[in-house]
Amino acid sequence: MPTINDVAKRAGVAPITVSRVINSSGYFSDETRQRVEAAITELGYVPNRLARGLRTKRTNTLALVMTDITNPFFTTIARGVEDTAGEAGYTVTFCNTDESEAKEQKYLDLLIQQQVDGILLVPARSTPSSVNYLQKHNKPVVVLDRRMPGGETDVVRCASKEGAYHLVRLLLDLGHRRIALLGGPEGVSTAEDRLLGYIQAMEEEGLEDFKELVQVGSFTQLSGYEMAKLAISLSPRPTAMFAANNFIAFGALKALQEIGLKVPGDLALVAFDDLPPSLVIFPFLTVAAQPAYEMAQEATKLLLDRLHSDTEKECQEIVLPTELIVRQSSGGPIK
Amino acid sequence: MPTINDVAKRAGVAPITVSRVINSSGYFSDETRQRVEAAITELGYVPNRLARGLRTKRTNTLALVMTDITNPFFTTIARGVEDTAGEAGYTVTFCNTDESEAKEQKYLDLLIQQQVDGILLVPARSTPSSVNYLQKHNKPVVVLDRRMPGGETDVVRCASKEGAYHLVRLLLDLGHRRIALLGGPEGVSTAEDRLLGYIQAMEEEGLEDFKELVQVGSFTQLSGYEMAKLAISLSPRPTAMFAANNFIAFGALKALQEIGLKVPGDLALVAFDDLPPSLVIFPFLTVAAQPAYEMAQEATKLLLDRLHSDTEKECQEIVLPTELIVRQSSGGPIK
DNA sequence: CTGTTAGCGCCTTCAT
DNA sequence: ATGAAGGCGCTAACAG
Repeated sequence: MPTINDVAKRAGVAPITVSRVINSSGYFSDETRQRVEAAITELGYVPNRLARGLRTKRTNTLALVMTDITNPFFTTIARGVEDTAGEAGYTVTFCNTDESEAKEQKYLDLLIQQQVDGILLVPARSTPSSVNYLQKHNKPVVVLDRRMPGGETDVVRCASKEGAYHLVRLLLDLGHRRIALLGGPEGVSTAEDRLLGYIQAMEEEGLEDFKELVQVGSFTQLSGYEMAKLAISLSPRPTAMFAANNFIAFGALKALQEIGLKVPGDLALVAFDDLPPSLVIFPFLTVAAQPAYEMAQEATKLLLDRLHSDTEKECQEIVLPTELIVRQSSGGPIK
Repeated sequence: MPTINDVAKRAGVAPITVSRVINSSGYFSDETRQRVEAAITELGYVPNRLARGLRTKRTNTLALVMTDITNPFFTTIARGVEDTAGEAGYTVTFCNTDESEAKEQKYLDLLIQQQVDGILLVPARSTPSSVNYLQKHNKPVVVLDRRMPGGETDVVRCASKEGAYHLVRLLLDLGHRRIALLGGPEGVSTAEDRLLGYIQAMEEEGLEDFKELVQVGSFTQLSGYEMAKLAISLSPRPTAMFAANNFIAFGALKALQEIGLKVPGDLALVAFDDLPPSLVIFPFLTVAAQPAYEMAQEATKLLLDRLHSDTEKECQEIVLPTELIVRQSSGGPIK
């Protein structure tokens, strides 16, 4: 493969001149530009970004470390990051951690080795350790989707507590009192916030006995399935369920179908996260929808800002609202 | 950030010795290994892969160039590629072309610049130009999901024609004669193969007058919506539709719902591509399901094989079968 | 406007 | 078992 030197020789100039033409930096006459460009196309020259990055300490690469790109929420996030980064001339490396801290650590190391310019991180656990690790290595980070204790970093996330509150409030207003929470894992801020929103709504209504109605699981269909089965076995049976994310909701629906309980006839169901319209045949679930694409845009812009501004700015926390979308699964007033 | 030289000084050895320890290459005593490892952790040293890649000409990076990661089919592909590549110590860069040849070309150039070791390509158009371009730059390629004329490259894809044939055969066996094809774009092999499967089944049945029933669109929900509306306006109205992919099917369903036609009561519908179980609440569509994850695994393995074997092997074309999954949307026998 | 020199961090080659 | 020299391809810094 031809190098910048080959191009330089062919064009009868010094390598640095070729460099200037490629990068439109510094001065060069129109005539040299033409000679260089001719040489480039004749040789089929393609610049080597490794060498450039070694020299300039910049790679024009970002990374998105998330839990699972298979979840449409993160698929949309990924697309938003790629589009926004792409416009600015950056490529994106995607990593799935499956909520495992070990995998996350492994990927972060790899990304540092690869000299990515910055990282968008959906932390597996809401502890500052991974952010600290990145900052120790001078890697700009923006935390996405989840809160971070400490606040020494930029965060872009959704108002999970408020969204959860509105969903439960809706159920309460319909007359439900026994509302089960099919929750996410401990140590994950979105799961915790959705629990807090649930508690706030319940307590505001003067309900206290909801401890047995609250379940802790993981953000998977299987977990939703299992939690729903457990919730149904309580007596008196809950009249409504709040699923802490989309996968949990799907698992719960599967469990209810198996048992023969109709939604919303026998049981109301609301959930966090909407599906993109392109994936839904029958819009059915009442949800708190997160603006995933906008979150990704904001986070990427914030990260790019950090990369391009020389002055240190204050850390920001951008919290976007959720949208309550009422469909059939929440049903009508009961009793 | 510390370099290999800093580690070397601290450990009292030469840089090359540190290199040997890091890469477990060549000889070194157990004692030096310990001293080097100590120095590495004390300094928090992380090797620079740009420098390594510049020297070794290998980056341990692959790229997956596809049309749109938002499509669950490609999401699954992406996950399969990442998992398989990850096991072998490779990271993956993802690129969305949105079926645009210009975007594809832009990304391929970028990937060559970034010195990725190999590329998994879902070509926007089934012409050999992009593959030729990559081969000119000595970049190993495996074409994924779509055929390639010429056959100078490895291909991993599904038996689209056969899958389409079986779907249409199913409709014919149920008594349908007016079967509309809501097809994908010209120049894309999967779309063409599904058309061929349709034609084969129709002609085998002795049907000839299906020209007006065949539509050419794109693999999007909007296109499916539009094609369905057109198909319905034909007279006599088709009694069944075959959607060439999942998005087209969803668009068609939306159109039918708007018009007030019930599936399968008023009209049968079958489609290519299943959704992963985690995304489906009510399994409803009769489909030809593609083994996306396995396709990704096979393609990635093939690419890694090419990278690691010194001898040139024959090009392979791996064609995986689709699975016919009969659900409600295809309905029962008619007339 | 163009060129020279040097070095980014690492590993290949060859020597000891 | 370890090290010295050199260079991968590019650009920063300085010179002219």
